[in-house]
Amino acid sequence: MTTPAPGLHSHVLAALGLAITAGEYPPGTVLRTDELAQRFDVSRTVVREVVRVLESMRLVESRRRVGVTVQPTPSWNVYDPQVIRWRLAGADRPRQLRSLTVLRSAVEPVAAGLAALHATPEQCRDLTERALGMVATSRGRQLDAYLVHDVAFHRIVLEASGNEMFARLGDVVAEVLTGRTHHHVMFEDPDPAAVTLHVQVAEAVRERDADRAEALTREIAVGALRELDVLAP
Amino acid sequence: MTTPAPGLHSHVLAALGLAITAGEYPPGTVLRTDELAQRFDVSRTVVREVVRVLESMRLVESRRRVGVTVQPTPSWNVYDPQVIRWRLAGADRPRQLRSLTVLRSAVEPVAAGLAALHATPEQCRDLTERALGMVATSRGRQLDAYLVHDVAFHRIVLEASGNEMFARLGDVVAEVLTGRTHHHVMFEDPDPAAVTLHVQVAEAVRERDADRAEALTREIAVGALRELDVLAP
DNA sequence: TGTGACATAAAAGTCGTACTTTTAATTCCT
DNA sequence: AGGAATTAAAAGTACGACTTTTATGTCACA
Repeated sequence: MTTPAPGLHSHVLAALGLAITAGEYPPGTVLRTDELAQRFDVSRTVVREVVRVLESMRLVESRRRVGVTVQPTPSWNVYDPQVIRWRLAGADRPRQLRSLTVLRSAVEPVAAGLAALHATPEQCRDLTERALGMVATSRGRQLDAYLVHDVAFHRIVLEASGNEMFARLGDVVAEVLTGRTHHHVMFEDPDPAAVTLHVQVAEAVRERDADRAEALTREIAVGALRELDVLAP
Repeated sequence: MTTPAPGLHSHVLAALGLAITAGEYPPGTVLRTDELAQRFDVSRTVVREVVRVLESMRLVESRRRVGVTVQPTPSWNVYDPQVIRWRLAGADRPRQLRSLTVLRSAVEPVAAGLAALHATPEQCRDLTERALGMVATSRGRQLDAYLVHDVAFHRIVLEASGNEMFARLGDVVAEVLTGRTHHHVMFEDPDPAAVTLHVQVAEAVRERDADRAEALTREIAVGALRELDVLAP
């Protein structure tokens, strides 16, 4: 779940990134590198490297004679997978989950439509396989096994779309699905209707029916949003 | 356009980032920090900080006893505004422009639908104003003035959607619009149909007609894609 | 001849310190 | 009171020493 990644750098980065995204340091707070070095018991070198990374994520801004200033949320690089993970781990997971799900609802239908046009035979096969896997694990509290198939399914669709930007949302979708499963923003067993829809999407892609693939995926998205409304109002 | 940002760090970062995204160092290439320090005539400290940032963008990976390895394109953080800018400045601008436009075509219609539900009176006003601005500058080689209104228009829609992820795509859209204008992936004067559609979107948002706003924006997107097909095949 | 333990060295990682540069804030002069 | 000169705080940069990891080459043994 959490990136293990050894090394002092990663440790401090994770600690600071998490703290900032969690709102522990409100925007405008200034941190001084020396102070941070002391706090984490590392050299200033390490802190500086961390700050530079945080700066590239626009979580902070470093200015001479002032220090490292925490930036307001609107300037954060919210598409950075690292930032997404930190935020999902923190206090505003609900809001985060919602805005990411809305993003999915916009992107995935279009991606599915393109996938119907571009998917390779192998991708079609994998997709069907995953859909069947979802069916097989959709009953009897097998949420974890189900999740694996679900994530794989959506990854394949995004990948098969042939669009680089869509493909790179695979990780984001994985985070969302994992997050909502592990935090019970989901029914005990997956919605049977959703499972069926996945099977049908695989079918539509196999049959190169772009419009149907798009429409069906849109239904999945609508369902996910509704579920979110019910369980995390 | 290009971030000036003084300092040795920014300079080296821009140089390396640009070179890597331009494919000057093919994936698998290993760079050694000492060598880079020499090449750019800066201290290892600076190079290390740059490498750390590049690593957070997943353009490179640094491993002990090996060096700094350039990563394959699929692992890059292609949503990082910095990376987007570098790539748009480089050789594969066409491909880049296309995949970003497809992304827009997925996101903006949904954003417009939401904007119709959530836009403040002020945003409605600004939107209308921008649409009228587009009309006013749509004839007689005023592409630059037109661009300003166009960018502002789309920014407002994304912002007004109330969704953070959408809002943060404002910069990306700005880059795309600017890019295609400045590189003549566009007709000499804007497509009159597109201009009209913008006016109608503003109207739909003002009247809280989500479905219409979405449909109209989808038409704009389709138009943009078609234009791209014609001018950059 | 192959295989596994061992030694070697190359490169990144870390640290501490000294120095430079920018710039917010204070002081001081008119 | 206002503006110019001074000060000092913090980041930026550089350098050198040392540590740690680890790919690779070596050698002994089966």
